[in-house]
Amino acid sequence: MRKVRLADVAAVAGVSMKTVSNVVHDYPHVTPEMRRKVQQAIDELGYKPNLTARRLATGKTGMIALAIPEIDHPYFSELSRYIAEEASARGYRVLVEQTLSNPAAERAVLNDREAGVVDGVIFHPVSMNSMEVARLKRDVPVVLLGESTMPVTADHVMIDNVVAAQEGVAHLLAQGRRRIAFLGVVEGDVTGSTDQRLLGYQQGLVDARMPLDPRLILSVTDFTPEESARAVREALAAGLGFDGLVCRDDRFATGALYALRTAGVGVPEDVAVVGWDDTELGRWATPTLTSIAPDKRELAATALQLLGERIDGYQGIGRHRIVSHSLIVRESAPLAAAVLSS
Amino acid sequence: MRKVRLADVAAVAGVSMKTVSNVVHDYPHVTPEMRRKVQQAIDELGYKPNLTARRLATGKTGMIALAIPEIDHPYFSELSRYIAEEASARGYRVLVEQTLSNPAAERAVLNDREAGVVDGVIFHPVSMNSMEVARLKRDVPVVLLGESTMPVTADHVMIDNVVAAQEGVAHLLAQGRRRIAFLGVVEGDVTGSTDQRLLGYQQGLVDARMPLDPRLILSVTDFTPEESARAVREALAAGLGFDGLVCRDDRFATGALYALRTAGVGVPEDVAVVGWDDTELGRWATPTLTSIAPDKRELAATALQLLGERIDGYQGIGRHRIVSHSLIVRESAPLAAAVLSS
DNA sequence: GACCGAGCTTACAGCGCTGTAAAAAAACTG
DNA sequence: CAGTTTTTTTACAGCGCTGTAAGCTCGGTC
Repeated sequence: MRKVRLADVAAVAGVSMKTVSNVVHDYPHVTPEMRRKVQQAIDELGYKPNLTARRLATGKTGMIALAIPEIDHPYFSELSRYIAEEASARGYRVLVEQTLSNPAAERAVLNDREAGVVDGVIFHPVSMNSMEVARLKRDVPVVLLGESTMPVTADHVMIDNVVAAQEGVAHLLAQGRRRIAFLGVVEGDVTGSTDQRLLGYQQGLVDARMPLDPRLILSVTDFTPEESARAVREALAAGLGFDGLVCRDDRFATGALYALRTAGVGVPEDVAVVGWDDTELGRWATPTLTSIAPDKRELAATALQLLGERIDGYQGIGRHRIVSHSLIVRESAPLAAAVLSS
Repeated sequence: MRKVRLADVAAVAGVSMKTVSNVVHDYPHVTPEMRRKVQQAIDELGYKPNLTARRLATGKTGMIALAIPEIDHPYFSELSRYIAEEASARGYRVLVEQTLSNPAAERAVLNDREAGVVDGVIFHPVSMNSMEVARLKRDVPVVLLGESTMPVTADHVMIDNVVAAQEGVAHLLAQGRRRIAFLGVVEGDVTGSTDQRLLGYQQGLVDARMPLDPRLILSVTDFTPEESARAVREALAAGLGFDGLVCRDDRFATGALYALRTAGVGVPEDVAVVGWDDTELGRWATPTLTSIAPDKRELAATALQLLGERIDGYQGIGRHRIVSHSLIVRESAPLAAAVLSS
């Protein structure tokens, strides 16, 4: 059984192809009788428009790519969900491109070898710094996500990481914590993605006239809970005293909670922990994790808004949008009152 | 600056379009000199082949859709990752279609209104039963995932849920647990997706000549940790005694751990808990979660294998493949020896 | 040296749809 | 009712690429 084409429907209905096309698209100027005749032929033949052909003719694909490091990391999977929902609401489908933090894969996202796949790209780089991103000029509109500084030439959506980290630190200080550590700086991280958060952490301490102790900045070799657990375990073993911990993300916090628990350190009694991203991982951790929560829905909506404008032809300079965040207080770092009363 | 087309390259290189096409595709019978000339023209003009046009000409899109209920559920996001990797290894890109468990959205996956978007679909239905799936006949090849029974007409990949659940129960019995509960049957779940697991749970008890107590089967109203926590909390409040718990997935187990902890019930001392899916959520839970682990990589590889064969024209009857699973033992339900020694 | 076949290259007709411009039909108008 | 305007329908040229079949080269053969 051969594929049914627009021309077949036209032949059966005894009208031109264009009229069939008009019916398919609900074009207003079609007489009811025509519409009926055509619709009947469509139903009879089981006609389904071929999107590839439509795309070739119109030059629009109705698809956007979402390029993220790893889809199974809670922050990215939750973000994907919102992006998918927002995209769907705007009539786009989402092609997920997993870069696995691989520089070559990331470069390929911007420097793509082929055209006509998607109308735009939402890209969260991790292995490229701002200059590299700026250098690769791409034909298709791009909106960047992520914490690191991005070229002024490109659209970019993020939360105010410095302020958020300051708030995290302030929250711990308000509980009377005095030795607050930061976990973790990732070795070889070229994006400076953690820098903003680290900066905010330091700023938060300075604001409160607290000393900065470089030993309180824990570093890790990669982005895994295993590594963060290792870093915390070693810090404890080395006798590093701390009563508060701000983590660069919930996965790090999760590893930290594990290390603290197995070392017999109480959370929040001995150490209060603040995570970042407010993922499901933290919502059900033990203790449940206080976390800095980017407004993911707003992030997704903003990214799609900017991308949509670019797709529609906006040519201006890069827009940099800050979306809101909040501190979700849970057990790992409760409100001051809760600690006092315990 | 206009788009560069194959014809433009051909004109600059002074050859035919087809020769350029042959160079782009690394077709062997092209003389080195031609290849050089053409390549130079390609580089000079910055030519990028238009995939939409290629797709129209070849009739292949090189894309597959992955239709899952919710991308941010750990099991699905982890599965997505493997599917994406396997697909990428086979030269396919993945279009993620989130059905949100919505019957209309699921029906749309099979009954699609348009052609030429993807070459095949990997679909994990949750709101359709076997008969409905069978009824909707689709033009594009489909491979089904998921625990429920599926029509013999379609390809289907799953683990042996009955055996896996039996093993979970056996593991608990080996520790001396005698009152083992099952969490949870989802009200209004038409797929029977949980049925296999429940069946295995019952079979496991029967195998050991243990009594079946219907009160030990906890039901929930939806697929959230909140709901499972509620169900466990109420069971405890109602005085339901149990010392083992098999959960239909890690998210339920996560909610259960929370409810048990807040009720002061020790895990694993008082109740040993087995989850399902072996997600990151359980790997870092407190206590770390013993879980039934489908081999997700094998699942993804098998699904893509079957789908690839269908795309390549295989027309035979539905294949039903069982992929392997294992029980990952962690703290929430340790080995018998570990319990005895504690 | 005419002929042959293998190796390269080319011309061109689609793939299925939409945009444009023009034709045809219908609806007004005075 | 001829002339004008408006609405509806049509014909057809692309969109950019690939497959096919035919044409051209050129070294090897007898």
